[in-house]
Amino acid sequence: MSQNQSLHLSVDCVVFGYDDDGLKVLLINQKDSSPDQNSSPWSQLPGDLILLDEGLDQAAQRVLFELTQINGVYLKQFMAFGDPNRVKDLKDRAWLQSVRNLPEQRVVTVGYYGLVSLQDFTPRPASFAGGAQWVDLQEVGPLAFDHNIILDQAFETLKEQLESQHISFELLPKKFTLTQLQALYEVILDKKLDKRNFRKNVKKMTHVVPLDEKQTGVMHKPAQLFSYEPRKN
Amino acid sequence: MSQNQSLHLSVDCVVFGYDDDGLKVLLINQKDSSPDQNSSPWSQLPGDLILLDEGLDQAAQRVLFELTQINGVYLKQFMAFGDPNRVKDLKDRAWLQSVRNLPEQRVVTVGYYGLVSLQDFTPRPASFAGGAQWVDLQEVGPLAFDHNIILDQAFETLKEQLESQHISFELLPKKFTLTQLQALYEVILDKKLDKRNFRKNVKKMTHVVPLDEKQTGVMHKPAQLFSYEPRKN
DNA sequence: ACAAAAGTGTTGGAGATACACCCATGA
DNA sequence: TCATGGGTGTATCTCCAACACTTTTGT
Repeated sequence: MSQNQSLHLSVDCVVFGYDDDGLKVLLINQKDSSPDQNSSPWSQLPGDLILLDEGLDQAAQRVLFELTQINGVYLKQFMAFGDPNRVKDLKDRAWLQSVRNLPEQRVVTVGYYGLVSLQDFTPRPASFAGGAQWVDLQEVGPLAFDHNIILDQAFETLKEQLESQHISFELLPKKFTLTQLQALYEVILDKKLDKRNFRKNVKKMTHVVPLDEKQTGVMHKPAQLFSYEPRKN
Repeated sequence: MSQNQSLHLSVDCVVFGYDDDGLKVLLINQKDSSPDQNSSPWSQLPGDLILLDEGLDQAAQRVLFELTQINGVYLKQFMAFGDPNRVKDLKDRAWLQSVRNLPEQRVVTVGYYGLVSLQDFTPRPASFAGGAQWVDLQEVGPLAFDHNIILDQAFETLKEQLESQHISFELLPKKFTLTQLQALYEVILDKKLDKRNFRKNVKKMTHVVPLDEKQTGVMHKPAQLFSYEPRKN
């Protein structure tokens, strides 16, 4: 009835980052450990096999940290990807062969997505360990495995959950202006919003609180700063 | 870096069924293959390990059919459950021991939910092979493993997706009255709806089409019958 | 004084909600 | 003729979208 099967399970993390010039996603470069075989260094989402004694959420946190040094991000599971052929492409097998010893094994992956503020996290894109980099969402090329599909699916989920969950604030600095918040919404939803209507809506969000503080050093009327206070039920 | 690990992956199916007296879920009884050890026959969701060469969606269809003879149901993935201890409870290990030979192995499961019309499927609850049965949602007791959690999560997902996806119609007979449709919404959303307003909304749904047919055999004004025509894009 | 972004209210229309009576059938 | 659920329209309210000018700062 139930065969003695064995397969591998991984997590892949789609981490979105935001700064004033747009929405980025965190990618890593496959380190080409066998340079003679022309296995070109594809970009991919940070992901790896889970350990036998850790939970899925835990695994996502660990893997993300190991591969990118990013820690303590809110990561949310959005979907499992289990096509039997998802890692069977020639380019991907070559790379798996060079990194692991079981390239023929089937790998099912659980997708997580997360959000960080680039301002708070790393002042500027690059300068990461291990070849991690922020890539503008518009400029993401072909990725390893089925990672383009996973990325698209994560972005769809982000759009859907933008308003219902309180996730957008993860993408902003701790102190932000309403114009920044609006710009973020506009990037994710890909449409312009009306300033006055947007602010009316924000006023209803009790978890967005005005600070006794204003922008400084700008050559125009300084904006009120706000911060996000998660609801304490 | 990446250990040589091995774990098991299963699918679990939460199939909701609806008839005039409420919303049900499809459960199976564990066959107690070792009656001396007092491993009591817990109910559980239909689920089993996936095969190495099948996709997740495929596996869900196959497993559901093998365990309950139900075929061709729309099954949608909603979440993966990977707590390392999710099958480590004493009662569960005893049963796994009696059915498989690897009770210590970790099992991650991918949850699917689906919907069927009890009218169209089986006129009455019982009479299934292998101890499958429809249990009123209100009356579901403690299930094996973490299946209560999986069930709750599936029901949450159903509520959320009731209006956005066109899934409610799967729960109704092919020909249904507007009162039946409304009753279904009321059960799932757990609130009363206004009849006239509800019907106004249904009129806007172009995929709900009136038939040239009326209810018969009822001792009141016979209702117009409708059917669901999926949008042909 | 000028440039640049911040901040602020009102109105009209669409959509949601609340609500009560007559109708067709079988017994 | 009665009991039962089927079927229908209108008034009100709430929510959303559209829209333009004044304010504050730095240079």
